[in-house]
Amino acid sequence: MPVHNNEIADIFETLADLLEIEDANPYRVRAYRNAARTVRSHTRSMSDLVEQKKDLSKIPTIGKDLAKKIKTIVVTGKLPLLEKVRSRTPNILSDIMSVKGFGPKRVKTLYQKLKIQSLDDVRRAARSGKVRKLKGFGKKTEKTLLQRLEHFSTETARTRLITAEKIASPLVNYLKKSKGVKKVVIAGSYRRCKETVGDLDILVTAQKSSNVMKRFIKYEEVDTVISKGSTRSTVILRSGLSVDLRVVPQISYGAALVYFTGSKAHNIALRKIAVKKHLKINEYGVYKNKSRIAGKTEKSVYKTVGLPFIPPELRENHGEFFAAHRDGLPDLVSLDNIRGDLHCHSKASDGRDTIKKMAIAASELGYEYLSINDHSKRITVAHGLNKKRLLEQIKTIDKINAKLSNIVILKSIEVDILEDGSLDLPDSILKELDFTVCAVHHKFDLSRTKQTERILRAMDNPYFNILAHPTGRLINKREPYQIDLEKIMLSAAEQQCFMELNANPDRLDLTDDACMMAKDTGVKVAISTDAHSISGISHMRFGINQARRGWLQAEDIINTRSLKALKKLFRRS
DNA sequence: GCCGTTTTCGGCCCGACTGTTTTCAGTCG
Repeated sequence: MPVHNNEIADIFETLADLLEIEDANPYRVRAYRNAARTVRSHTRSMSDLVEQKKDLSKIPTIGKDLAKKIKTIVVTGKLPLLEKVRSRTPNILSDIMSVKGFGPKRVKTLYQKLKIQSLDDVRRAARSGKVRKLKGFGKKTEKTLLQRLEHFSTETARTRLITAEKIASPLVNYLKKSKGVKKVVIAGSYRRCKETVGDLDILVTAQKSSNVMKRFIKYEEVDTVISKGSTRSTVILRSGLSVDLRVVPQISYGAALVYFTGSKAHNIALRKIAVKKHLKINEYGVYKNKSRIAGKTEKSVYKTVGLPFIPPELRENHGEFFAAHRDGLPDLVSLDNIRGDLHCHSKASDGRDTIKKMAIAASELGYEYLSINDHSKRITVAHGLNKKRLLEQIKTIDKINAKLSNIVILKSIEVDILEDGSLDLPDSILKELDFTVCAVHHKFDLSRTKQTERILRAMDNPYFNILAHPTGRLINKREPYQIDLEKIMLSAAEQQCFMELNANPDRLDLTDDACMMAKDTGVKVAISTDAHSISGISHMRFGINQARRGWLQAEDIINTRSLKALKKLFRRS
């Protein structure tokens, strides 16, 4: 099995932790962390790039040395340097560093003075009062350490955007009622519309910060107050989600919003550009020498460094600065561009609502079309349709369509891709449909080669149109199955097939990076909700978020097209 | 360890809060 980008990133991150504990050059440490971030979020698999003999040092933050190290990891699965560092500084120290509040210096002291080798050792030392006696530590630090170790796990699941919305919305309303508050906005990865968020970053503008700070920590959902200052406070809510609140004066709103929206990598890059122009950017504004020259709006901040406004979804330092410089930022797709939904279920299989109810709900959203794609017969638990039942459904839809005036129901199916790459229903019935959505629902554990071949073979069927949820992943629940997505996309582009971006907040499959890959490979995307009830149809916005993060424009999305244009796209020649 | 319209050396984003010290190091975002 090829080495995954995440594994390479983990190696670099562990190495960075251990080197930091060893007091290595901080910029060298940073270089490993930057590389870890780059590799983790890179569209392409390093293994593939190595196999294709691509020059990895062309990738930003990856130089000659790191390119060589990536190659070593891909080929051998290991990095000799890490093995060497581990022999003098045990791996466990990297784990302790992921306890909040404990960085390289404290971990180093714990290791050197108390000879700790495991998390249990740390617990024992803290319980017996040995920690508080160390220089730089104290009673309070010891207590905090024990508390944090109690709830500690190295795998901290991130919160899905839809859950974060539900938690954030009442808190925002609560803060808006504080005296003297002008604006309350959620920044951070939430504003960048990442599929999951690690915490909530809320920015408030107010004349006096103390009122809103007081009110914030009194919020009934607050479980623990981590820190409380005059301009910044951090709490953990009972839901487990941590919230940072930052209060700035109105005049700093734009600069603070840029700062608090991130990403960190974007901010660093932006500030570097500013430094070159002899400017300084912080959360209060843009400064030339000592005088403040911008910062009230985000636009003004970008303008001082000669850039147009960059949409939050693009702020990942993934080429947005390069594009902005050349006036090449994409005109991102928006919800308004969507004319219909191409993947929905009805009561006939595992949906909860009737076809007619689904159609009416869609027309209320202003859609021109909605397709019904129930499961095919192999999915017995979902009461999947066989040929006979599908024929009946086609007739039913014809009847409903005859009565509906402002929306057209498209006849379709979510047909299973069987293990050998054949489809679960015969061509004789598939050809009666407007189009098909094809999906893998079983045998997730095939090898990468076999899984890829399975899908490629399915695509050879002339009635194959859209590959549904292409990797099968469920956020925080199920890893994607192993496939060569690029190969599949290249083939889809050539064969006039399409990739689904499943907008279900549990799936969001394609990922943002995969959307970029779709654009690069030239395959068009269908953003579909996979709604199993009328309420699911409103999840389209999550798909739009993801597509925007993937730099997609309306022209890259097939369900921004008119029905006539769409039907033409589905006729493979 | 990376990087370059100050290019092969000498820089590397910037500020807030906490706890332990007594002026600041460590950590975080």
